[in-house]
Amino acid sequence: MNEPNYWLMKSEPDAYSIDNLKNEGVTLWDGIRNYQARNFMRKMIRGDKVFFYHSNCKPPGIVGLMEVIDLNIVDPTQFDKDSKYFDPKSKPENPRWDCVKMRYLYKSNKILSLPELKILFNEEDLLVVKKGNRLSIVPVQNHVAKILLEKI
DNA sequence: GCCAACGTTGGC
DNA sequence: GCCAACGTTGGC
Repeated sequence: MNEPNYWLMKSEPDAYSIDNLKNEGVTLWDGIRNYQARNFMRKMIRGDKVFFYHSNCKPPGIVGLMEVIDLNIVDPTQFDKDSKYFDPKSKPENPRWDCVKMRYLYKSNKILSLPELKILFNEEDLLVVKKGNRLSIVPVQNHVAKILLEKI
């Protein structure tokens, strides 16, 4: 049995929050339109643990934990003309974007805010503390994950 | 609202 | 392939 990998995924709570996930239990993490973020998703395996990060809110920070339960799903929003994630360059015979399915695990009682994260970690340890970091999905090193799990 | 840090696009 | 212009993210 392999140890799980750890990741961090951002979402604006106005668009999709930890409470939405808690209510639904399971969600498709679609709408990713950044190649680097997509490629990280492709490296995920079932059982990987993911820290849920609320971005563009006050305060930004880690609010809970979820788990990867399904992989390599073609992102349906790329073919949906009514979706803000519609991609006219993506063809059904050769889809450009895919996504993973997530399951709710845990919501923290208290947000682990970005200022707190900046005190705990440097940029190499946790990419999300890097100034101007725009990646919506980043890997989390094991020793970092261990500390985060104690804090949330 | 400002701006830093990128990613993307398109002319050449 | 270079690079300037433009767009987006997201903290502050």
